[in-house]
Amino acid sequence: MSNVFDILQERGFVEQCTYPEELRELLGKESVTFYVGFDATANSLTLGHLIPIMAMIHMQQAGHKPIVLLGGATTMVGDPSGKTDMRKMMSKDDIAANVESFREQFGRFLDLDGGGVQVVNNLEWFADMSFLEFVRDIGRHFSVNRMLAAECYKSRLETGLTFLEFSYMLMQSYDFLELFRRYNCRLQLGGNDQWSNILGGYELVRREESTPVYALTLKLLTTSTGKKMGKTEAGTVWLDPERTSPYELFQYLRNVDDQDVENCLALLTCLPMDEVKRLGSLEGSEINQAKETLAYEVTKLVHGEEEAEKARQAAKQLFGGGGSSEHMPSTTMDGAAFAEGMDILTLLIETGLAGSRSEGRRLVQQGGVHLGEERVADIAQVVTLGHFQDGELIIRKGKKVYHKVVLA
RNA sequence: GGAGGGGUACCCAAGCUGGCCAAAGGGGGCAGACUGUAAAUCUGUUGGCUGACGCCUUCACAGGUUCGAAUCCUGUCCCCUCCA
Repeated sequence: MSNVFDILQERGFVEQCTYPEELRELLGKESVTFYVGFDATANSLTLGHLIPIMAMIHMQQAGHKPIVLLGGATTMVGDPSGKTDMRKMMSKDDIAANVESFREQFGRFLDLDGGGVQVVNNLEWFADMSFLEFVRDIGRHFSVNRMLAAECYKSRLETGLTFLEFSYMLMQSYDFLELFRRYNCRLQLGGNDQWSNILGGYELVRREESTPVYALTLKLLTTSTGKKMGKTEAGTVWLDPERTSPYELFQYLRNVDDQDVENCLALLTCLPMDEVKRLGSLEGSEINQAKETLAYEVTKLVHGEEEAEKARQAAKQLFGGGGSSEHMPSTTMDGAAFAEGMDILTLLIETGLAGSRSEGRRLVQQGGVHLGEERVADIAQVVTLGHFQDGELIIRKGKKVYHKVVLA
């Protein structure tokens, strides 16, 4: 059986690592408890979170023990790493609610009950900790000089950094120590933007406990050109189906750049590497197969096989050739509204395809709106019941945005 | 607390010797062409209402001066830099 370290490396997860040979050896010979921390800054995980989650899955399959650390306490402070502005302070209630949402979502990927996965909230140890105790025991190990030199604070030193946020690193470092003491946690994984924070914990544990522990950072979800992935015009790509529908998730992945397909397949799916490489090396329009596989696999992982299948069917019908689809965003409207005809601009607004009449007018004038297969040529176009087929009408904006109007 | 600089549309950023400013330029977005539901490129567009002329609301906030203000004056709030 191959070493997980090699697996992670082969799939492109590994960005930075302390003592890689030593860690590899350790992972090869015993079951290691490790953790990944997640701050509950929103009520849903995002596509980007899938990378550490996949890493945990690979680790777990290799017999290691994951701890999911939910940052009930750290979220109250806010990680300044790599941020240009201070985060808005979040209320305790919001954070607590987010932590619960996270917990539930993790349940979909990791077997929380039977699988030996621990889910811990760092509020457990921070809630009642005294400031004095913390600065004396933990704070004394940290050199402000060194912290300020860390890359992650660079931009903040220009725009301003509060003490609140500056403390974040110490808190995250302490998490590692606490998890080491409680669960003999020996390794922390995290996104590469967490390198400084993770090293903080790594050094703290080594110093306080004189035991070697390890730090390993994972690739962030970026395009080959270095841009962050998982963001669209509409915002973040969420794993919560209420926020990003399975179809939208599918489409997002279906549309990744050619250059990024292989990387995404390796990181976000469990397909064997030779298959990943085969798909990634397809040329020309062939590579669409790879994209479809990527979209399907990830949607399946996140929302289940049934939803993935539906999303795939929906995409097929829409892009494969006309046809209506039941899995399309839709608006239900009263047939009476069309009895005398509704002008196209009003309809665009009602369906949310345009934000204002001006925007709708622009879309039509630029030839971006279709009713069924017909391009709308005139902004005075009136939509009547005659446009509907079987009580449905498909409106298309641009090339990829479909919306169905259903008569009530 | 003292001195100075600044707040302009989604973001960055001009304008700030008053009218030619719905406000340059860039980025981003949207649409079109080309394509493979890709990238790159090119074109158009990007406050609201209007078929259009045009009208209305916007340049931190509240007032004021003017025929007329993003541009001048007063007050308020917020941010930054230097000094303490």
